[in-house]
Amino acid sequence: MQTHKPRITLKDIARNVGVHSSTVSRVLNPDTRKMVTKRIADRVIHASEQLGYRPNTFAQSLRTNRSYTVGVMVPDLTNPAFGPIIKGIDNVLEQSGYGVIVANTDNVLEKEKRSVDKFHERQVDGLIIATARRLDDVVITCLEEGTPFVLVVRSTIEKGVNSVVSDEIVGGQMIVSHLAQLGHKKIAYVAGPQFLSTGFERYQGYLQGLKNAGLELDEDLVAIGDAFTEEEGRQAAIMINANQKPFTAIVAANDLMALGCYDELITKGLKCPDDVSVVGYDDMPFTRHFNPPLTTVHTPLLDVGMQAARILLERIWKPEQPAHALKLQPHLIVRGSTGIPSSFSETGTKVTN
Amino acid sequence: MQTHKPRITLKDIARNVGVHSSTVSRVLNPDTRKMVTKRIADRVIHASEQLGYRPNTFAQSLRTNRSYTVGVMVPDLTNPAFGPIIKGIDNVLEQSGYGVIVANTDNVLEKEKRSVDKFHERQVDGLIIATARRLDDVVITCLEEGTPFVLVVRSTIEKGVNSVVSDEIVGGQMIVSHLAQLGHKKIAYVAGPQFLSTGFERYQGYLQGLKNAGLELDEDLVAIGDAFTEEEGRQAAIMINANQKPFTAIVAANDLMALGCYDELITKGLKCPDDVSVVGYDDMPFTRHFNPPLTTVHTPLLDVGMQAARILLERIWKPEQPAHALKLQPHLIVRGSTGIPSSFSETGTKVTN
DNA sequence: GACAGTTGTGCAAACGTTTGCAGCCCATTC
DNA sequence: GAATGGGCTGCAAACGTTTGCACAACTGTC
Repeated sequence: MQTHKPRITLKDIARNVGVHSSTVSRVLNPDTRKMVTKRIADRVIHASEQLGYRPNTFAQSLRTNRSYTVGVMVPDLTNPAFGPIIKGIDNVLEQSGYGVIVANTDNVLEKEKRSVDKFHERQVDGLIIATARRLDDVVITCLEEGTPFVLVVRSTIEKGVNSVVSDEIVGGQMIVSHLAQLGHKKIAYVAGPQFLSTGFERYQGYLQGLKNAGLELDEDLVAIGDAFTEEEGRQAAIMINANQKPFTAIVAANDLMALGCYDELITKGLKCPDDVSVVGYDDMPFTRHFNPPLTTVHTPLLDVGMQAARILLERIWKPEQPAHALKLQPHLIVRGSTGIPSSFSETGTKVTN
Repeated sequence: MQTHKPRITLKDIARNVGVHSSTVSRVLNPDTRKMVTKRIADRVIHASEQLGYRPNTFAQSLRTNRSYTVGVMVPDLTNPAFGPIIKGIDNVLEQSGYGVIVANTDNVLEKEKRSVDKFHERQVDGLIIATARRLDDVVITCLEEGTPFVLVVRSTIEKGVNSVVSDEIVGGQMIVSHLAQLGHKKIAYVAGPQFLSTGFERYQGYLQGLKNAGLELDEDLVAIGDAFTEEEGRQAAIMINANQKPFTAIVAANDLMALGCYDELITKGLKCPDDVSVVGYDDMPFTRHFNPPLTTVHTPLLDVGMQAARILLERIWKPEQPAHALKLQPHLIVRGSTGIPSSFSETGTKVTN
């Protein structure tokens, strides 16, 4: 029962066929198979299947210094946005025989360091990092050590780093443009952490969008959250409300924060979109089922994961190549949370195209 | 630049301190540290930190046959229910120095087999399986081979298997009881796949719940979906509608299928909960934000993951122990999608407690 | 038929640990 | 002071691969 069938090794096959284990190794390794006679190769393959041979990956890795494993660091597995990304990564990596080992860092720096250490110990062949801050020690370390890695979703200020992100600035602009077209003039902003590229660049996009639309920034209509969470979104919305300045729309730095805004609007007795429009960012799963369905910017999360994995494989195979910074085009999805501003119907102002 | 700092080994430390590498090994290994003099141990530790020693896990694993890695198989990473589970798993495993490698199987049998093969090749110390069918070859194989593993969320008909699941039958009963108390008599059921324990047992719970409430089963009000997806939920709802039998509530086998029901109700012009109540199962993230907020059964997903990880560790450490089948108590969460049945207000029938 | 070249196979070292065994030294005991 | 014993440390084998090198057996050429 507890007899864990004895592991069978190259030597076992060799003995069985009557050749040396190195020959068996060459047969079983695609790159070297051509070195050995077809007749012998066939017998080796037959025997290996017969005996149910499974290579010992530790021995392989010990010898070759390659683990066929990559590490993936995400800030929060509870956030539904990361599921699709990991799925995309797994999809392409497993096809190339790589394994994916994940680590959840809860956005805490210390855990990030520990994780990356753990990854190094396990000799991962590469890293996919979704936790990067705009300036990030971990990233710098990886850069120095020459570890192949690619950033997803969040980028850093460093140049020459592999990354797959959405064009956040354009996305931010699209949102404001959409609202301006509807006639909104007082547009509040619930920002994400400014030490994250997503938080920072989306805000920049908002600012640029205001400028494009000929609107002026009112700092009383901006609040910055400490994290991309529902609760922080709610707090930020509360702060903006506290400033007592009128506004007809509120754009949040991501979908979760937008949900927090929903909550605050409800407690203030305001209807969305009738009283104030809300828009999010990410188009995470099920946003269309929210109440009201959330207008947001879509990022193809599955693609992000797949592309990142592809780039990483390239870098693992030929490390000398220049970095590949991929910027995916975002895409505005208009749903029920945005509409004509309430002030519009009151004042009768024409929508200025 | 490309000079990947040379790996430093036990021998390097040994040379540096002036002892043998085996001594260094003993110092660095908590179990054997007490074998060596404190004086030497201190010097070894100092040197090891000084030089920045990192053990080579391959060599370790090769020697000890333990990988300090566990495999996690999930059916669909896009389903937000699995994020929290994996997070829970990672939380407890990483504290014990284990790594988590995940595989997404998309509910296809062939991928499951491939994944479990891959895990075996990588010599994982144990498996956490969220993909089990009620009778499942993969599980049987693991059982035979003596691989430590624990099922989560889904169980099999085999006995003596480690598992952490919610008590689906009780959950199903709670739902019907809730609806019956509100006065519902015609309660439709959108079932999940019956070859999955979740699909099967929740349906059994529904049947039992009807019996408890003194209601009769109407097979025209039951449809079975082929997968736990929004789309399958919608299709099932369509089929039930097609039967032209009146009903005032519809319970879905999980939250995703409930969302599909929402869609079908909308296209039929029915309001929830005014015309028909809907209830889901799982309480996945954000169900409270749906339109209307979904009444559902809560399963503590994070806990499921953590408990599963703990049980797995136990089994890895002492494999002889009897299996541990943990059944977590579900918990009904009443939100806006359930209410007094429309027929009630029409007919004026008293709610039969 | 000798020689160079090609092709296929075996040999053995190496990757970095862990661990049973042997042996040393020192303290304790009679 | 010799014998016993226990506490530390070194030695070397082993884990299962991969791979540079040597070598044997052919093939073809002059």
